[in-house]
Amino acid sequence: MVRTPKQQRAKTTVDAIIDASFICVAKRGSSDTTTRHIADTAGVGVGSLYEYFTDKEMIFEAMNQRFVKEVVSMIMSNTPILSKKNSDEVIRELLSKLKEFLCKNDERYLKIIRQTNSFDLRHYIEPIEKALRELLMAYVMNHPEGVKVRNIPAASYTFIYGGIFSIVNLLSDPAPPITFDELADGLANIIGHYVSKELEIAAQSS
Amino acid sequence: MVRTPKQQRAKTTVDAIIDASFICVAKRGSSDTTTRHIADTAGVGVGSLYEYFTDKEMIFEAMNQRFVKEVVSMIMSNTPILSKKNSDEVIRELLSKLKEFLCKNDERYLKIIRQTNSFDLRHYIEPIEKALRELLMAYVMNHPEGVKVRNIPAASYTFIYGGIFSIVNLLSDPAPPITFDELADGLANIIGHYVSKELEIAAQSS
Amino acid sequence: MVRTPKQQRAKTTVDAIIDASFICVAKRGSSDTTTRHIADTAGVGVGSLYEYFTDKEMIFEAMNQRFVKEVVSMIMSNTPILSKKNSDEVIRELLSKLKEFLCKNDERYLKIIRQTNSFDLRHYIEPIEKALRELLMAYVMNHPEGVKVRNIPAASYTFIYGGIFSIVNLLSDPAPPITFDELADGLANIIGHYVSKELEIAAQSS
Amino acid sequence: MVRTPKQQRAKTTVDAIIDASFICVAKRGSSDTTTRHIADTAGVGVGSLYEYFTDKEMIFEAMNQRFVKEVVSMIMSNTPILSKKNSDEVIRELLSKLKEFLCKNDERYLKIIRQTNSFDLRHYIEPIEKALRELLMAYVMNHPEGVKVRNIPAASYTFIYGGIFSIVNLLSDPAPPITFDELADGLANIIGHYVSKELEIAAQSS
DNA sequence: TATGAATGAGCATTCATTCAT
DNA sequence: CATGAATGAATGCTCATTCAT
Repeated sequence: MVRTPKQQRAKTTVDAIIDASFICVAKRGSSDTTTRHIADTAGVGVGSLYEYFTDKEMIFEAMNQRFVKEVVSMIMSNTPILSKKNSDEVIRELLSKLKEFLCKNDERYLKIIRQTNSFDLRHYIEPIEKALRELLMAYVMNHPEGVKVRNIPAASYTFIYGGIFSIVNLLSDPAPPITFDELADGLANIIGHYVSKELEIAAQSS
Repeated sequence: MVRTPKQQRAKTTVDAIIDASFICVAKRGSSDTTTRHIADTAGVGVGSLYEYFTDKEMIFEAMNQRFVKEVVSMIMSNTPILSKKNSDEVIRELLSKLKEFLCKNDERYLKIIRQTNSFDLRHYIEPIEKALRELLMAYVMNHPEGVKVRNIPAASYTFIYGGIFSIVNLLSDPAPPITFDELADGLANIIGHYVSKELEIAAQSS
Repeated sequence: MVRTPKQQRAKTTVDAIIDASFICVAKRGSSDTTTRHIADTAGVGVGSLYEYFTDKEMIFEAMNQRFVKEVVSMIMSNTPILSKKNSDEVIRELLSKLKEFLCKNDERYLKIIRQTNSFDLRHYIEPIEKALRELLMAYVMNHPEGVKVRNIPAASYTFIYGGIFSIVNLLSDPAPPITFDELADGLANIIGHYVSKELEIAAQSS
Repeated sequence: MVRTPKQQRAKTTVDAIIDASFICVAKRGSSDTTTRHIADTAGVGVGSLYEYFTDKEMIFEAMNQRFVKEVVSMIMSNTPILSKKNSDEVIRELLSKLKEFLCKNDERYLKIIRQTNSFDLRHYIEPIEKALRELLMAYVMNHPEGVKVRNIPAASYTFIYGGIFSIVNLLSDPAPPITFDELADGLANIIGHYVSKELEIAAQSS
């Protein structure tokens, strides 16, 4: 029987279960995480899992949703400040915040991403993309010349997905060929060069 | 007991098993693929799986290795021609070949990538990266001015991983926000701008 | 997950499993007894076996331990009375008790011994040997002249192991060459003669 | 297809299979010995096993029969000499021969006995018992007074089975409480005392 | 509400046996 | 005759889910 948690106690239990799910998936991956693992980690009986979730899949769904919610809120809370910086700094600071976010709690979120396949991830990634687009929007508001960049959708798509994956991949690599800062500088450069070249082209054609 | 296939019959069986593995993993993902699925798809008895592979994991390993081998051979066979084109065309043609490769056999390889998590993928991706670096090297041989680009490792890391993931992600999206060609153009532009801007900088500082 | 049975229900289940194990091993021998046989006989699901035992081997272990515990308790409960009788009667009554014990429950224990190889048996036989030695000790306390028998360890070793095996063998024989009582008399005679001859020798040498 | 080996080559193969069976069972016990183990050890293909034996059980049967045959022939070849010695020496020398037999070939036969359960053993033990009875008979021919011993069947049953099991058990014990020689002396004493006491009784009653 | 004992469908793996070569 | 690739029934064990308490 799935219940909507109304009382405070129930709310706490639901949170404990989702937390436990994060911990277990980070440790073992989702397909090696059993309901018993989650229940034990949450400190509740297996039966209680089914009081609040229809099945194991729904626990992972809730976990992924909370993960996305936290990424989005991290981006949005930084948007006002970041959007006022120049493009180089935006990238570098955003990446630095992202790294910090992924690595907190003993790299819990990074481990989650590593264990998750891209197919699953895509179901949840849209709100993150939206938050990044809003950051981009806010940036353009503060840097009006940016509006002259052509083809923003395709470019931002590449930067966003490519950027996310490059970072996750680098942070996951036990012997990375380049440092995190080199990657951050590289990405900042790529985007910076792209924008400035586009602006040049816009200037020439006017 | 694991045997090295000596007879032709045995070789055929091994190939059938790996093929079946591709088909099943593409359809259901590896953790939902059972040995029975593979055996049925391959048209052999379950026991035969264990004549040539120690366990299920080893079948997936063989599958992944063949996958990587084919990607690498696709890249390498195109390297001589691609490396002589200019950068825009290189990117667009490489991406076009990649798309074609991923989508053949009813998108078999694309499906495989979607079902594979990045953690597993990283074990196998190194030879692909190497093939792409060799393409880059060959390109630079034919376009000597390219050598003036700073920080090639960080930039190529981003282009390679970011590019791969952007494409996989786009091809996997049932309602993609941009077309494949837009993405290809976008990527070509990004790289083109990056290179030309770097060359400008190199020219100014000399 | 192995649990220590706390609730009464759980205790009942554990006992049912061990009982079922006795029945199945008596019927088919341990290597032909499957977990499904045990579960069906116990009237529980296969999964329940693994709630209380790590694996099949542990069920057999528990069974053997209970078997030994019962033999030992049978011997010990008879020790006070037996040790006061004279040697002839001790043997005959002990063997009679043993026969009764082995044959109860449709010869369950006898069948178990028949199906068990000596290698396995040896792991569990030590407590039985100890109980028999204690009976011997108690006997000597009541018959102080017995202390003059030389080489008690070697003799008792032979009597104990030889006696056990002779009886098991005889009871297992569908067409035994001698009767149980003849064997019991024979053993009593052998031991009696041995003791009396040893006492004679002791008397002469003093 | 089961063939009766007529040619010399076939005879050799059959022997190799039985030898392999001894080696494998000694190493792993019969229930952990697979047909592949036997075939590999014998240096033949699995298929060849089924040229000469209907199934795995028949290989073990042949092995047990050869085992028994060798024990019997060992006893019979020693009967003429042993039967002329006095009772003490008969026992000690017989046990010594038995030990030597069981321990040769890296304790192969001893290991076989350890791995075999008494139920299986009983099927094959009868010829051994017979050989021992014949030794007893020969002994009595040379020591006519022995005929006065009462109840020879029961006594010899106990001595034979009890003796065999005591020895096997002792040789199998990694930390035996008594030495082999102590056991041999003990057995010799027990039998010696039994016989002499019986003769005394016979003398008195005449 | 919360629990955890019980369940049994489902899985990976083994191995005696067969039969085409 | 000899081989060994192929088979698939059978096994030990797992784990998501249920339900009596």
